[in-house]
Amino acid sequence: MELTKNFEPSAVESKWYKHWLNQRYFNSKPDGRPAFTVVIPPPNVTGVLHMGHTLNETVQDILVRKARMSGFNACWVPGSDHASIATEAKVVAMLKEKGIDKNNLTREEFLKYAFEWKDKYGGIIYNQIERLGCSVDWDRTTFTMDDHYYKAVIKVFIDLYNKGLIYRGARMINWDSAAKTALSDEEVEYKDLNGKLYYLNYKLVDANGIEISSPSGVGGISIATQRPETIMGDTAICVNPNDERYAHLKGANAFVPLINRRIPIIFDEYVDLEFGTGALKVTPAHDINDYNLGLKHNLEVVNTINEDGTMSEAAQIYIGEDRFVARKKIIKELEEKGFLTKEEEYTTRLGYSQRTGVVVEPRISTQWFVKMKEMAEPALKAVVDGDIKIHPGDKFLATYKYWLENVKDWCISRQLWWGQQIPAWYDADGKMVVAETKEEALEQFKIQNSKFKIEDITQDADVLDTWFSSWLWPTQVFKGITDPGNEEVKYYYPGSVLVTGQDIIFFWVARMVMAGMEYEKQIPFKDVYFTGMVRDKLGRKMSKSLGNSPDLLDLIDKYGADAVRFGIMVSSPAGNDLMFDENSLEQGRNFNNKIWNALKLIKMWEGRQADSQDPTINSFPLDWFQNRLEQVRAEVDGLMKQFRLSEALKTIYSLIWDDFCSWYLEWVKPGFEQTIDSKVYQQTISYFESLMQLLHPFMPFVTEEIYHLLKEQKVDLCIKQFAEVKETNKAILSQGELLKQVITTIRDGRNKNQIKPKETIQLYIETDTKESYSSIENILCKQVNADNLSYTGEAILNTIVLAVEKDKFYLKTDKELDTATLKDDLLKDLAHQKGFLILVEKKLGNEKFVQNAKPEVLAIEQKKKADAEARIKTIEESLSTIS
RNA sequence: GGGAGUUUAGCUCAGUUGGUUUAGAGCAUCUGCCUUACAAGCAGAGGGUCGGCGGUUCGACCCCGUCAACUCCCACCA
Repeated sequence: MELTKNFEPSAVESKWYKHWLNQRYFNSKPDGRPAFTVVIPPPNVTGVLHMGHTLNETVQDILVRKARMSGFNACWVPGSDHASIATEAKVVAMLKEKGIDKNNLTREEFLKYAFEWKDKYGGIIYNQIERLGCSVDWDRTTFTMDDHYYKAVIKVFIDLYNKGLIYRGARMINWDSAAKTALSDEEVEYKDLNGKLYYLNYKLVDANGIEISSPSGVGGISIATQRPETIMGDTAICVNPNDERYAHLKGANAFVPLINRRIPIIFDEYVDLEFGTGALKVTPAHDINDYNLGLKHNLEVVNTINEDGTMSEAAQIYIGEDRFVARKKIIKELEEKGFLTKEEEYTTRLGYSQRTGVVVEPRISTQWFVKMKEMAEPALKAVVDGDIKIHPGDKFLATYKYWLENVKDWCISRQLWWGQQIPAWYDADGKMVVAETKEEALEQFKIQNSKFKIEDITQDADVLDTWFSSWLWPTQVFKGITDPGNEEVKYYYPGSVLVTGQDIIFFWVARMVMAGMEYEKQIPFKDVYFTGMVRDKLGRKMSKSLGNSPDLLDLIDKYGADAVRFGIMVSSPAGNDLMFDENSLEQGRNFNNKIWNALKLIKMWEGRQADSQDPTINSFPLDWFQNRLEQVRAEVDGLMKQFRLSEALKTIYSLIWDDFCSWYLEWVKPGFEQTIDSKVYQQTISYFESLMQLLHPFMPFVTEEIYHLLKEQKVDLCIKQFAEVKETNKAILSQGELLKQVITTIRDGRNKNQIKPKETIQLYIETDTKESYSSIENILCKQVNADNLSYTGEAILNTIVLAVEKDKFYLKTDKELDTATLKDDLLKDLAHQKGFLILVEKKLGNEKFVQNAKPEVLAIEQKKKADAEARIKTIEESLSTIS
């Protein structure tokens, strides 16, 4: 069979993925094996997968494939998240482009469009997961708005309501005026901005209604604000009771500029004497702190901004104008009328909606909340006690702990249509019951009023926060909520490892633990592995506006899925942010080719085997590689248990490229058109198979392909079980290292003396341990292009002299030698060795060191000394033969 | 304002309870090679006073203190 020049991934990828699916390797059913369960963090159906997902899915696939090949019943559940606000916003925008206004649609009509959107983008996402080679069980694909899932969410809502953990109340919430919905605290992102602080003058009258002037004599009281458009909502002015400047204002009143409303002066220690003018305007409707102050002092709430961000009737002026437009106009008017006394540059932090990007407006409204304190306790305990282990290290433990210890109630209602509609029902008077269906609600209403009719009932228009559905993910993908205690959930729950981004530790991870403890009485997963954020190579976040977020399918088309997986993993140290650079994908592609070419080499030997007469010939490379392979396998197992996947991959990479290709294959490679020993050939194939198996979790396609091209196989690599790791023979391993070192040293000597690769040399070895060379003589000659090799007891004149440890090597050649360079190198080495010897001697001369150091440390130092001395002697002798 | 983390070669990072040769890898760089598997390659090489200062110790990249720079999270004083 003719093999192509380079590895060509695309046909191989689709062939094997189809095959794996047909064989149902990724499908899991409970059986006698231990389960290894992973639930995918369901991507939002808003768009396509980005590089963050790619990293995430790759990590999961590596862990799942490795488990599947290690005796576990691996089950990886795929799916997607309806992502209420984000998706609804996208659908609204899409409709707008088509000229359709959401407000002209019924709820049902809108949901039809939304489901069409979901089918389209969900499909794209699933296709990407497939192209990446992810070994997910497609039969288990779950969407957070599937019927059973919808039911689970409603069931949990009702259950928590009945337990008194869910309540409805008027609160100050974060309002997204573009999506016209409430946001949870976690959905607000803060950004630093340069703003202005405006100083306004409020007219004052004392308790008797007589105008008073401020200490500065300007008349009235000066107040600093960043939001002049909210002054119409002012219902008090607050000063610190310890502030002597304002002590005379007891019982006084102020007048709001422009609308001239009379408001009281109140006293509260909340006000900072140092900040601004020491006087604060209190606007309970538009600031969370003012709201709390208002509650305390029983102030009126005047809401001057509508839910779409325009000025309300209560504002009296600029009604209907956008809040930011109104601000400009109000500043102008304040200035013209003399209320504005000063403007100051000021840096402030503004909250933005994570979903729509607009400035969040604090707003009072009636919303649904989950009480968090009770649920937080077991969730905190599970992590603190170490039942759930967070990787890497304890980097995020403190964050997790702090959030749960200071957790606030969770606002779960969203004024949207896309999501699970809240199962609360109202009668015409606004009386409310919570029930799964309208019929059940009717029954409840009938208890109080037997004549109650179903037509009088309306359902709460709001839907639930997306995270109120995704927190059930680890259990409901196995129907754990709707069918508690079923066989599947018993077998697969708790999951083995959750792989996710550190940015959703509160949104999702902590809440899944809460839900898990509440409904399964058990943690949802044993390990949590946090991946870092994917940035571009300049360290910037990937974003559409910067255009630095590459398209996954383009990358797979260009480099192949294995190369993409390699590239993203190799540059992804555990837990750190990853600077994505296409360069590393190129490295992955080159790695594919390297393996491909090794296959080509071995294929050339296929018809050229012969049984060797000498059974000892070439046995060293076989023994050495066998041991090297086992050594690396043990190392990789250790690294993977610690979730150090990037290092595990680098270790395998080096084993294949350096040890296998550069050393082993060169050692066993027969000369041009010569035969190869059949035992060596068989062993080489077996090693190659083991290497492909070791690499398979990381790069599944190329490894499966090559595994089958090596020879006919009974089992696919995808499910081939790893053998036990064997003990290694240290002596053989270190002999291999010696051989490598001698070869490198001699090649370097040749290079420095400009001996062309084709020119042969004669090699003489002066050593006390001849036996350590006997089994590697042939390899040594071949690798340094020596005609012959002989041992000598003394220096050979007019040769290139080199030293490795205590042994000396003389390279004899017809070429005239550059003795000056040779001498320089030896002198450099000599100086280095002497410097080193001094350090060691100093250490050994130190009585305290000799007394305190452990015996083995002392022995090492003594060996260092002996070695250095021997080496110095060798170098000095060598020098004497040159000059 | 509170907390956490990072700082080692040009870049990205390892360095596992302080002693395995005066620190390792990949990429990048330089030199020499179109050697019948591979130029997307082969063979070599150079490059770091381990952020600064101080301390503990016989011995510090590693432990302690301090300063500096950067990153992230939390809080949100008008």
